[in-house]
Amino acid sequence: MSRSQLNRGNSARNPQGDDAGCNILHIDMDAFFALVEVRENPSLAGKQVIVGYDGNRGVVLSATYEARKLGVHSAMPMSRALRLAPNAIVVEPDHEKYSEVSENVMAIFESITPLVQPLSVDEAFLDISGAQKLMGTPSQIGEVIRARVSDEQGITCSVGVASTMFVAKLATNFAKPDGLHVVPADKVIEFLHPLPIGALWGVGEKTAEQLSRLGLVNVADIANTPVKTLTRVIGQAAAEHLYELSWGRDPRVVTPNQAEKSIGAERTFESDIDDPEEILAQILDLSNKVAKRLRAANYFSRTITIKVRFADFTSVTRSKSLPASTDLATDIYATAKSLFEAMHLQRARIRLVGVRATGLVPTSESSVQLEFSDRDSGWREAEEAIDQVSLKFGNSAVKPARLIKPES
DNA sequence: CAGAAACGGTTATGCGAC
DNA sequence: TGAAGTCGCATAACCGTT
Repeated sequence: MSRSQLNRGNSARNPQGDDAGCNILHIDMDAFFALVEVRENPSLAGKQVIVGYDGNRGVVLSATYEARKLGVHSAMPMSRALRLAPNAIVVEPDHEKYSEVSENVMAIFESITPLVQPLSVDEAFLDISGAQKLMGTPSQIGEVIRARVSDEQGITCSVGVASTMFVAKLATNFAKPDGLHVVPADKVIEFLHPLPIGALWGVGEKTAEQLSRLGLVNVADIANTPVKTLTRVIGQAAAEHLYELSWGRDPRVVTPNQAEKSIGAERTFESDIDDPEEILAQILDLSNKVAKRLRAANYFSRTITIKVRFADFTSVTRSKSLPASTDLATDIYATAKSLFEAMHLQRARIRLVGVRATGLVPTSESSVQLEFSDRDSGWREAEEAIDQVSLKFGNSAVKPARLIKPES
């Protein structure tokens, strides 16, 4: 299908074809997880496919357009999705596979320009200011990328073309699925102003509710409201930010190589747990996961945060900064355990726990490494050995004794 | 010299995005 | 009407220092 697209896009969805000065591309995979699964198993093509965690507490991670037609969308509880689409085929997610496809797609982008800023596994901004002499107009470059992703990776994507990151991202919504949409530089305001306020980056359910109480419905309403008035309901930072966006002004530039700020892991149980020993076993497992990822990414962490979500869906966090940064599960678990115990819960019913490491310092920049060799007394060697075994035999080969269920 | 005020770090919460 | 898992950012309160 991709060949015919080369002739489409710009002409079909942007009759003006005026993409001068539109140096930013926003590229978003269509129904990413679901279409990767369709690619892996072509018998799913054209069917209602839902990717999501099985079990009673899962949500939809991705769904094909056939399923979306019935009202299914991501983050929807699986139970509801299956009522809407009782005949849908549910596929368990395979995140490793998606990461792999993601890397391949990002590599295509980077063959166009080094100015690639991934937003998530399935999304990226490109600044193509420097690529146009060689490769053509923004729309042409967009269509080349779409064709290559389709030919080489067997999935489709959509492209938004504009002069700012923010507008390019909104343009992508108009391109979906499997298309390209240009917002010419001199048409930004007329594109933006009719949109609902929820279209603005950072305006979710709560903020939209606040703003609509002021009678603000469209982006134009924001644009015509004094910043002072906006500040009263959403605070100064957000007010100034939104006002600027409403006039199409976005100071951000495409920034590759964004360093991670935190690494964490959390788990929702199949049913609520009130046994502290079981919770601690889970926290230990999560601590191991986080430590492993810290070491793989060459980071130390200075602050550990735990999160507990109760049966009624309220949640709390507790955090503690360490005297010295670490990438060892022993340290992370000891900290997480003390945080949990300090909550003094009386057999509360818990549905989720999480462990997160923040205050990340690249290993190479850490000045405290020498102190560690005195202190960590063999734990480092032990945990690095576990990393090696996991590499060879897979992550499930090594796990804490308390998580191994007795056979029989 | 005592006390304010500014400041930076820490802790906790909430919102939003994909 | 049942709600995952991973992240970033803003805000606010508090605390110890200067």
